[in-house]
Order: sequence, then C-alpha cells, then structure tokens
Amino acid sequence: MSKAEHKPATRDGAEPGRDVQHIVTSADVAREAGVSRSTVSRCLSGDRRISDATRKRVQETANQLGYQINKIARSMNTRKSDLIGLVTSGLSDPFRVEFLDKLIFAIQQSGYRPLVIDVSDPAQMGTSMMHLLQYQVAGVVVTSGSPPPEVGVHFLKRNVPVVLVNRAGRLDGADVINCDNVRGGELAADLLLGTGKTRFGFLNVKGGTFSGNVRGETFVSRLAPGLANGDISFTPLVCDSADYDGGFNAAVKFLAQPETAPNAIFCAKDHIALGLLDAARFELGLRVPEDIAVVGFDDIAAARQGAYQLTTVRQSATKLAEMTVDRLRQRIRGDNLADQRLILSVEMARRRTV
Amino acid sequence: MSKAEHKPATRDGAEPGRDVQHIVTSADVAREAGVSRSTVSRCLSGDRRISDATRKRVQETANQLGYQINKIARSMNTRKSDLIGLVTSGLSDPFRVEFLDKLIFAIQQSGYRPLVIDVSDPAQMGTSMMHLLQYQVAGVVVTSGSPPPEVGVHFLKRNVPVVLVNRAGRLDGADVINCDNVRGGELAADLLLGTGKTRFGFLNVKGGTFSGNVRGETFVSRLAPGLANGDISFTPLVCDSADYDGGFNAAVKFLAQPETAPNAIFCAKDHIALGLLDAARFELGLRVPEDIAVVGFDDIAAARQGAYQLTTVRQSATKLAEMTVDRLRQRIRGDNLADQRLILSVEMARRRTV
DNA sequence: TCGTTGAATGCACACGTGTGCATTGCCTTG
DNA sequence: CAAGGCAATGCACACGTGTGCATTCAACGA
Repeated sequence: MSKAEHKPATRDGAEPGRDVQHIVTSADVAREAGVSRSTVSRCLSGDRRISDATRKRVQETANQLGYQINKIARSMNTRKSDLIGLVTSGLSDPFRVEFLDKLIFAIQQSGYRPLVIDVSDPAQMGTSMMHLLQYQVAGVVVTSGSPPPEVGVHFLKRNVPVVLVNRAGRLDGADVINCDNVRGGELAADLLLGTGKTRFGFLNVKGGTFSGNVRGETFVSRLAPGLANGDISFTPLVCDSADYDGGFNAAVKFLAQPETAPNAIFCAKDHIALGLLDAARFELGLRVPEDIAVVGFDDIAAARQGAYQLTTVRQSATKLAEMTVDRLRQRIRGDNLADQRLILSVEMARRRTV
Repeated sequence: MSKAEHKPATRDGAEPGRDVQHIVTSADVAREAGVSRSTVSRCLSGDRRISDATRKRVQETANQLGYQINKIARSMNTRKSDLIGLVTSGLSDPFRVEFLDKLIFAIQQSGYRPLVIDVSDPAQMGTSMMHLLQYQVAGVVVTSGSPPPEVGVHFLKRNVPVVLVNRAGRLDGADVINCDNVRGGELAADLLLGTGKTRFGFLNVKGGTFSGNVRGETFVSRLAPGLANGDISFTPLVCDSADYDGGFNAAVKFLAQPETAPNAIFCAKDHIALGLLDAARFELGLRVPEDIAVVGFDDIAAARQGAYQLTTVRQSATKLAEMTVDRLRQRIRGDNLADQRLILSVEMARRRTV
C-alpha cells in the first residue's frame, strides 16, 4: 500500500506530492540545486572533481531541505554498512560493561555505529554471529562466549574482520586481543607470597573460563617452589557463577573453618572477589587482610570504592577498547598485518586487601 | 572496482563466477530450486499462497546454499529496518546499565536489534537522534538526556515511535515512561520520619535532573508538617556529579561536623548513596544507621551487597524494559493509544541503612 | 582557426529485496 | 462441455545511492 501511495507520485525530476509525507532524497536536492543526482552524491562524499561553487550550492540546498542521507541505500550499493557488531552476553559483568562503554565510545569516534547482539545461549553463538552478516557489518567484536571456529570462514569470505577480546582464540582468521593473564597470575602470586600467609587458594567459576584458567595456572606454577618445600599449601576453589553471588556463596562454605581454610586467595575476577570479601567480613566476621588476604583481577570501579579497597591486577578497559578499534580499522582498511595476537600489559593495583 | 569484478559476472539466471567469492542471494536460491525469485521471497516471509511442496523445497535449497537474507536490501524496499535506536550516554550509571541490559534482551526477544547511539555532549542530542533516521530505525528509546522538542516532528513525520524513559517528557508525539517518583519521595520521607531523626537532607547532583527533582520535591512536601512544627529541619545537599565520587566528595564536606549535619538523608539515586555511605563510614567513622540514616533510589545490584545493604526505593529495571518494548511494539503496529504517559510503581526495599 | 587537453558534470547501471498485477493451469459447477 | 473461479507462480517495477564512462565546454597552444 505504501507502493500505492507512491504510484501517483511523479517520477524522477518532477514535483513530489505535497499532500503525503515525503522523505527528502538526493534527487530532491539535485532538482532544487539544478544539478544531477550524481553531483549531489559526489559533493557529499567530498569528490575533488566538483567545483567549489557547485559544492557550496549543493551543501546549502541539502541543509535547507533537511536532507539526511539514507545509509541503508548507501550500504545496499557499497555492500558495506558502517555498523560494527558487538557480540556480548548481558551487561551483568562489571568489567565487560566498562570495556563496552569505552568500546562504544571509540567505535563512534571512528565514524561507526555499534550493533549489539546479545547471546545468552552459548549454543546460539554461531547463528547469532551469522545474523550480523545480514546487516553487512564492517566488523565484529566478540566480548563474550566462544564462537564455533567454522563461522570464521564466512567472515573471511565476506572480508569482514573479527576481533576476539579476552577470549580463547579459535576462530579462523580472527584477531585475538588478551590482557597479560600470565603476568597477572605472577604478580598476584608474588604479592601474596610476600604476606607470609601459607594457605593459598585460587577462586574461579566451575568449569573455568579461558582467561581465568590461564591466570590460575600461572599463579600455581609461581607457587611451585614453596609447594615443593612444603612451606605453603594450595587449594583450588570453585564457585557456581562468575559473579558477586557466586563468590559470596562459595566463600561462606570454604571459609567455614577459618583456621584451616585458605587465607591467601587470588580470584579470577574482581566481581567474584567482592562477594568473597563481603562473605568473609559480614558473614564470618573475618578481618581483611589480617585474617585473610585477597587479590582480584580487572580493577573494576567498585574495587576502588571505600567499602572494598580491593588489591587487584589492573587491565585498562580504555586501552583494550582502543586496541580493539585500532585493529579493526586496520583490517577494514586492508592492512597486511603479520601478528594476529595482541597482549595488553597489566599492573598491580595495591590497596587494602593484602 | 567491485563493479568491475561483477561486470563479467553473468546476469540474473546464469551461472555465477566460481572464481570470485560470491554472496548467495535469493536469485541463487530461486535458480537452484527452479522457481522465480518472487516465490523465494514469499516462502521466506511465510506467504500462504505458496504450496507446501514448493515451500519445503525452497527452504531446503536455501539452507543447503547457506542463504542469509540481506536485511539491508529488505529495508531498502520496505523503508523500515528491524533496528531500534537506543540513545544513551555511557555505561557508567549502574541503574541505566541494568535497564539497558533488560531492554536489549527484550528488544531482541521481539525480533529487533538494538543500535546504540552514545551521546556524551548534550548539545549533540538532536543531531545524534536525527542520525538514527538514516538507518530507517523502527523505533527509538531515549534513556539519557533530554532531546530538543523539535526533533520529535521528524520522527512523527516518518512514523517512527519514540519512547522516553525516566526523562522530562517534552518531545512531540513521544511516549513517556517514568517510575513513580512521587510515591518514591513519599515512601522515603515516611520511613525516615519514623526513625526519630530530626535533621533531614536530600542529596542530588548540582542543577538536578528531572527524576531527582520530583523525588526531592515530594520528599520535602511530605516533611512539611514537621517542618512547620519546628520538630525537624531540612537541608538541600548538592554534589558535583551524579555518581559514587560525587556522593563521596559531597558527604566528606557536609558531614564534617556530624553533630549538626543532616542525619536522615534521602539520595536522588543509589549510586550517589553508595559514595555517601563509604564517606560516612570510612572517612568520618560514623555508624549507619545509628549516627546517620540513608535512603537511596533505584535498588541497583550493589545496594543488595553485604558491604552496603542500602535501604532504597526500588524500581524494577525488568518491568521498565518490558513496558518500553510493549509500548514500542504497539506504536509500530499502529495501535491508537490515548495515554502517552506510563507510570511504573515503586516499593521500599528495607535493609540496614535506616 | 582548429585540434587537444582537462576540468566539470550527466547518464545509466547495479546493489538485493518486496509486492501489485498478470498469467497459467486445474478444478468445480451449471 | 464450456465457463468461471481459485490456487500457484512469474513479471516487472520500485526503493535511494555510488560510480564507470560518456559528454560538454572552456582554455590553450600550434
């Protein structure tokens, strides 16, 4: 029926029906400015061959008519949109939110727009990513989950770059950006070893995540000498969910007998550490760091708050976002880049829980 | 040059070049299934007029070829995309993040996709919203800032519904959804009046926000009887930013002399209240709620955490998101709706800070 | 004066899809 | 048996833009 409305509207170059609402197109601008539609297109895309006089006139006409380019139509022609797909899974993880915040900002600064895909069911990851191709996205950032390796082929074929951030990198042709989990595990171990505490633990979500596992393994291997001596002990600790509640509930259990429970604990991420801290302090009445020392990972905003003052391994969400967008832009530009893996350095943020 | 590549490629109905990467279109499916392109289109859109046999054959062929519909091309034709614009301003405000989380989920459940527009500079709000029209969005949700009223006209003209959430509603033709700020202010006042404390305060960001102002004004008017008696006093309190640091820094100042400072404080939002609590406890050594009672607004996740246990007015981010998407779908469907304002009820979440 | 050159602009096609209308073929009914 | 109706499908146009190529026109040198 929209067709029916527009049938009576005259064709290219004639007067549009004033009665029905009409969306201003480049053809309207062209007619008003007395040039061809091609010229309008070239003016707005900054083509050098257009004379200054014409350019100015077209620009003014466009502004006057309130012309807004139809990016859908542009994408139709160029077969590329200025959308960048963001694959995420909810906004409950604080560090991911901080990262997405900076990422969205950086994407927009670069003239692109973020198109969010929320993947709650890991099994749907593949099909969800394929959906992004329907929008002719210019690139994709995966901030959660692990895409099935075979989808990479389709993005390669379509020449759409994919960047995995803090993920296990198993995607054909995709770039992988990680923070230095190895160094982070070492820093945590070294700091906790210096406390004189002897019962070590690493708290991670059941089953583990890629990043968490690396952090934990490095942590343990750094403890190896002390373990060999028998000076210290180590206990792997597990929680049901990788968030505050997970850390809280797990801590209530494994800290039940404080005299034998681990008292130097490294958490796979800050969010878990916050739960652990609250459980230790308010549920079990333990003092931090006297009774128990805690180190987190990420340095989320809450870690800096007075109630927590969490000592943690910092990775910069801002830098991570900038690296991501830089890499994406290079790939879109078609740069030939040898390396496919980038590492973001980390540092220890010392506060009051050690 | 992409054109040059495709020039030699044969036209509709012929064999596509196998050498160069080729994106599967509905024409490919049509040829392979031995039907016309129209039939393919109708099959995939579930047109009843297609026979079951043909439908099945086309479906299978499409799957086999890995056909993905080109939504850009579809939007080009229908003049509507399945994108819904989300106008926000960063992801630093916890409640807005919780709301966006639920909103993104609900949008996706309804078959739409969220396109995020981050507006850091309020002056750019208008132009940023106009940019959304370039993508033929099906609807818009404003979760931050106040769009200039005149942009509403363009969305009305294009028949694109706009929903303002917890905003001052001054946009032509837009729906407005608010939580019950009035009731919230009353609940806070009543609860604090019951504590026996006498020095009341309302802490809000400098200049105020729409929601915050309503909450504060209702709060004060509820205190009126006591104020008239001289039984109690009231002090308006101001912070520089509407976040944790703002609350913290402000509290350090106005709580400097605890014996005369307000001791029954209502905060415009939880995030500010958290800063206030940490300042009171760790900077000034005050006990909560013995020395000072605090009520927040929103009931963000952190308010429930052991370290805070903040008593606060709860608004449900989930319900807010559902109301938003429901309203959006109704407008897109073209329902005639009398009311343009919706109110979400609130309730008091009692914890340990009162 | 005429051919040449280069700048500026117009023409026409392509991108992939949805859909009104025409067409085909089969079945029902008088 | 003929006519009409209905189900199923194809034809062709439209959506708004970018861009290769052709065209126009003025300037300039021989």
